[in-house]
Amino acid sequence: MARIGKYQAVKGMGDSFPEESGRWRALENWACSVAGRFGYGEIRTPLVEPTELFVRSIGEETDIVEKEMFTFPGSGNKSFSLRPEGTAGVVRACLEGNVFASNPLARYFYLGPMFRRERPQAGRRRQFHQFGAEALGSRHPALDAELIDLLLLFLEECGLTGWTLAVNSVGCPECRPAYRERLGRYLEEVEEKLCDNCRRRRETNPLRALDCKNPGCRKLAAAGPKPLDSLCPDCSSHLAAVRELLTGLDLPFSLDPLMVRGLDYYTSLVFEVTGPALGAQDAVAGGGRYDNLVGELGGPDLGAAGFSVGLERLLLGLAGKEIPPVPAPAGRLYLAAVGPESFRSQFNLLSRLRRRGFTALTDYGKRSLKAQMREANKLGVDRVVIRGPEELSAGTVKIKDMESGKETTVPENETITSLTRCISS
RNA sequence: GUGAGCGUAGCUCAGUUGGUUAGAGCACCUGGUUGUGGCCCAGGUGGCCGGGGGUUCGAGUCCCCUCGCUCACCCCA
Repeated sequence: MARIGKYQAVKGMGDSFPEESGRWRALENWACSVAGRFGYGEIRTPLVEPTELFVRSIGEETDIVEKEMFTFPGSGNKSFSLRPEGTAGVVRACLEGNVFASNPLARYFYLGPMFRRERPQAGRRRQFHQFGAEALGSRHPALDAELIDLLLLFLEECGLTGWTLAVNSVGCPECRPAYRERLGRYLEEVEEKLCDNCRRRRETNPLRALDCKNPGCRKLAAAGPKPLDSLCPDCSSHLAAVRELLTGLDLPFSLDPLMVRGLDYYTSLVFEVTGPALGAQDAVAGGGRYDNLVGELGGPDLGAAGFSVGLERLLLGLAGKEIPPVPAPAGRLYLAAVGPESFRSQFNLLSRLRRRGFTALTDYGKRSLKAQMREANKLGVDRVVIRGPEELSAGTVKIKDMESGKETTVPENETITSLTRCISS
């Protein structure tokens, strides 16, 4: 093509004109809508952070940090980098803003450009865009399930079909060292068959071998020890609990013992969504727990998890299909539960309500009904759906109108229609 | 780049001529009610007083340096 001007965009970074930017806006609208229904508010963090932040969080021996960051000197001997991913900045912001002081469970989503110096190809650019969600402050397995639910609902509502969800556990500081050693011994045995990179990292970061794209290494990894076989009781029961919750939500998934993430901060549960798009770049979204990252970066010891979606890849997966418009928001609800059995029912209802356009929130601690009502009030919801052992055995739920204070009891299977009716009237 | 002002709890701020263990309101958590919000009551978590150095028996308080924020100037539009 003839170049009219003198300059062209930097490699791997392009422009969007209205025909295309409209589709971007549509994705962004869906992201805001879905995240909002789950109680996630938008966070905006800088595109530039101290290089050290990424080195510490993503890991020194990762592809991203080793060779893909856009790094440049700042004043003094400072080093800055364009963000290659979103989580580190969000955690940094949460600590700097001390959000945990006034919000024990912080939930945020972000949208924006990320930067990695890779060879561009279909679904991979140097400036690419992500929608991500992070929840910090709980180790409850429902948080993992909630994030996956959010992610899948977003993908579905944008119109993506044919995706698959894989989950796995990569262990924690309790069980990973032992596994690392096992894997290290195995890799030593098969050393001469490994690619150069894996051979070099065999001692510094052996888990990277599981993630290697080299076909030879993949085969070796498949034959070797898996993180799954070395999980501690906590990681193991966490994985089981998340699997159970996903099943309870009717979300289809498979366990993939070889799936790991390319970032070192992940612990315990990890997940990945692959799309129908194209060969090697088929990962549309990925995420998992990072229970140690907050502490690692100098914050309190608290559980956290998140995911991010590659929007370029999502658009590829949508293959030019029209993106549906975002519906008007339905009402705001809070689901209160008493006891673990009713929580499971409420968690399922929560997901169904969000799929019907409701903003639906709940508490993942084992807090008293009083505390839950107090939170519901603080959140300013229209109605609270209460379900405890009493309702559970009667097959009903209680719906409380927070303005009038009136409570009505309705049969379980009429909950959604009843809520739809009373909110719209 | 120059100058001024301000840095005390998550937030807004007290803190005496330098004097024991640094306070209040709001926010957050728990309880008062073995299952019910706002109001109220009781209790609780939370501070390297921005950081470093100095003066002093003793520094949140005085001095110096440094970092950060705000404003003005300069510059740019």
